[in-house]
Amino acid sequence: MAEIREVLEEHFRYLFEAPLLDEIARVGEVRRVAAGDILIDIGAEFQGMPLLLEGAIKIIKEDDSQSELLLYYLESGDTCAMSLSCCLSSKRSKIRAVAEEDSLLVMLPVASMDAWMSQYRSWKAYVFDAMQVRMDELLEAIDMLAFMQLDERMLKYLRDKAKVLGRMKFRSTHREIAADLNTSRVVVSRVLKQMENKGLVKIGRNELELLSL
DNA sequence: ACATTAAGTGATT
DNA sequence: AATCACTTAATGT
Repeated sequence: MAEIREVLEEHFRYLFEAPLLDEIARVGEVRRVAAGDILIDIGAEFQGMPLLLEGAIKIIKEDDSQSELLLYYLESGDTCAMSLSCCLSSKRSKIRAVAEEDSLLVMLPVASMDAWMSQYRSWKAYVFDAMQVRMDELLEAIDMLAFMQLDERMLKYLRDKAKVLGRMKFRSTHREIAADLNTSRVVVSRVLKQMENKGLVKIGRNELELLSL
């Protein structure tokens, strides 16, 4: 438990007051997940609200069939906006959350987060801010879909991924990228090839390196 | 050696 | 930009 308090301190010291940090450490359930683990699937019910301490989580919307679309990433210090609305009204998830890399998070019980809303000013501010940031990201995701060409979307996708992972080189297949961008693998291969010719990326099997930000 | 999976390519819509 | 059909290359058993 002591180590949790330390990690909390590290990421939330400036956001939450000490008593709230204590409470989070007390009622929060710590979870470690490995890259690729599904945190919550579509249709599942939320157990509680996740606070991401370390790592990165990918938030995906999936169509009735098999087509997916990456909405945004959660990074350290973030929480999922869906969980906020879902927890409070105990609705089912409309999104899927997959760990992008090994991550550490704290699950907070619904009752606590509800109580904290009136109890802690900093908590309320955090929740509202999280909602707002997520809303912005959704809008961004929408006009990426509506107005950007695939080559631009690809570039943004790779940049986001590099940013979230904190490195320029990462493991990835064309098939996975195609799923995230909701396009076909063949098209991904071709767009990547173009980008490689322009000197933007370096392609390897199961591996990609972004050469410029 | 064989099967499986990832990636590249031309042609067609 | 999507889909098909096919090839090539790398990897696992």
